[in-house]
Amino acid sequence: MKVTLKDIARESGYSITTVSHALSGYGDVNENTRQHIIAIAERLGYQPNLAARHLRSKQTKTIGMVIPLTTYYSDPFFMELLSGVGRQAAEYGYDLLLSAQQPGEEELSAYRRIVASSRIDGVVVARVQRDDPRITFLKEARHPFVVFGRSNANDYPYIDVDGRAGIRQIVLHLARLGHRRIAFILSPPQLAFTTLRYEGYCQGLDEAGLSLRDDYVVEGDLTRASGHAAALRLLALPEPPTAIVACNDSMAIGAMLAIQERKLVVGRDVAVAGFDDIPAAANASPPLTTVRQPIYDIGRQALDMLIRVIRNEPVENLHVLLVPELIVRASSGGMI
Amino acid sequence: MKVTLKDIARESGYSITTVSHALSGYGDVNENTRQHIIAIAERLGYQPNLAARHLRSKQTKTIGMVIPLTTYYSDPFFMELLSGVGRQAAEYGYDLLLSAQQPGEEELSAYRRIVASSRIDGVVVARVQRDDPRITFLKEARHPFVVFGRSNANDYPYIDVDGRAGIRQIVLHLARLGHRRIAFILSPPQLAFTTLRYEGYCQGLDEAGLSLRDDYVVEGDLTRASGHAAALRLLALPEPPTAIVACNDSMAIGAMLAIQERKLVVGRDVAVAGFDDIPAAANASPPLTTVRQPIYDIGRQALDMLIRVIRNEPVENLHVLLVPELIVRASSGGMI
DNA sequence: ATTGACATCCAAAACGTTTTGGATTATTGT
DNA sequence: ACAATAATCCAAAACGTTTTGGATGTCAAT
Repeated sequence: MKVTLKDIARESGYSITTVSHALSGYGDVNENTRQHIIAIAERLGYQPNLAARHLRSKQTKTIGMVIPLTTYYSDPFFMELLSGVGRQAAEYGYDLLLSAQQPGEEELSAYRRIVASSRIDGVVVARVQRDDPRITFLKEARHPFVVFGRSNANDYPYIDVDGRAGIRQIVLHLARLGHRRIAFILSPPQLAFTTLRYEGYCQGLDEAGLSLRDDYVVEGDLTRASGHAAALRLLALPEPPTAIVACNDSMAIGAMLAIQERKLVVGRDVAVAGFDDIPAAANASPPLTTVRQPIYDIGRQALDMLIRVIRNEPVENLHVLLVPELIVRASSGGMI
Repeated sequence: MKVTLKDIARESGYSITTVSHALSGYGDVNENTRQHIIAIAERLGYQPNLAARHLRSKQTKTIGMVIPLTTYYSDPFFMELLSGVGRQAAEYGYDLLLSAQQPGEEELSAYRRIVASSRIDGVVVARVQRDDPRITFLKEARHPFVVFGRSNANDYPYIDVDGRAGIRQIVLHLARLGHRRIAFILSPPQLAFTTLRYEGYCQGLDEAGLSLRDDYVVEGDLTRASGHAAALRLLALPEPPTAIVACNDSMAIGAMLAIQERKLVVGRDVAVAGFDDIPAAANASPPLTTVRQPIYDIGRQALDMLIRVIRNEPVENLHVLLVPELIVRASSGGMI
């Protein structure tokens, strides 16, 4: 049976109030009394009932994250982000509450449920959409949150990597290697970074003096399988591209597998590049050229920012935009 | 301001009790009254306060997992397991409470904290140790839990893959390819599966008519870096092994990197094999031979079992031991 | 007319903490 | 001696649900 303040009060001869004050560090308890009560609490193995505590004090020491349900295996982006957030939460003595939901209405319901029910003190939001309803809800609910990413409005705390600049760098890198036919695999258009990265693709082409071809822009859904399918479509064109850039590493890796299935050599026949620098990028065959966003570290920084927002402490910079870093690996190939 | 039953009671003209009964589906509320109350609750955006509900009903609809703090990036094993557990929890309308802790006493404290404070309904335990103090605590606390793995006692619900049989299969596979000098990279000895997999290694050698060499058994800590270091030590022996088997895929991948750094060819010069079949195994360069344990699916099965244990429903089989499946890939090489 | 069963509603207790607003005693200053 | 202050303790309220144990009115059987 769980030990309560009442049990300690009975055992110690003091009231529940005195016991609570002794264990909580109030200044109005005699030191000898306090030590006496602490010894009894430790002996009985007392742990405060957090539901009772949360009900009365309205704090949960819990951070919420709603992550998308995956089909077979985990989305490496979310797992990396989760690791960073989880690690930093531990530094502050916070736990993570995870809710896995189908994207869309079920995800929004989960936000309503765990926020409105005072289950968590703050939220980390990722994979921002244009006019993201989650962000709309959190602002209306005036609930502390921090976003990994940014969108059209941006009147909220966020950390992001400059995707536009990153993709632009990749396109220029491939152009410098002599590529003239550079294709692009888009993420879903409702995701905010799709626009940013697409703009980077257009800017890169423009600066390289290359024209934008509609048939070279194909949509995926961030999964490896969709990158695979997109690459097959690109390779089937009458004048297929000599380089493929994808909005994320998973689709880029899928594209590489498709290229290899067509008995082509990644790098030599078709150069490939992605975005994120998930661990699988370095381990891919061949290793993938990408733009590095330090997802784990961003997770940690997002959590730091969120704790400050929760505590109503001043935050030096509520809008952090990190400079992307181009990581050139074998999948770029050489000069053509 | 959060909407409570009191607000709905005031608005509807019924008591808090009637409102609670109407929203909770009690049979003693007139149907017209119920619909009237539900309409008001939806209009006001009511969400029950879960701290209050948990305090009174002593149920949280939350599963707990304590995961080890990682250094830089996520442990692929735990992330895969987390995905499986999280997905299945969502099917039952449960959330996951994660606490990231340093292994050892801090981890045990986290178990005490989240279990004794009635924060969760059940726990999934992984990476079982010999005489695992977490399992001892959970049994004493009579708190529902399920284990991915097994240990010496095993008087608790578990799901495991037969590691002994799996490693034995790998050793026989390598022996059949002509290998006579097969080394083994151990996981930490306090982990329960270390003994089982080591026994499989010994059995495989024995059945192949090969003798056990002490210098061919080196210890790692499940990380890629430790596999890398272990492989360097093995390669530096006067008579280095022609095959290296590791207790998990991460160490095996680390071993492959070390082999490649020594300008040797994995498969041709040194065969390598691991255990787990994490996604990186298939994507490694070369793709890694391994024993497949379907971590994601086990996560889902573990959660199914746990929900039944929580609900005091009968479980067909409280001890599930899955047959391992050898996945032969390029890292085995050919006949030598 | 009376009694028993049923439907539909409700007040207060309970859960286990924290907070509020004290009471009582001892000490210090005038 | 008395008043003011400080130290140390405590009862009850509060938080927001669910549960317990009813009250009241209606209907059917006798």
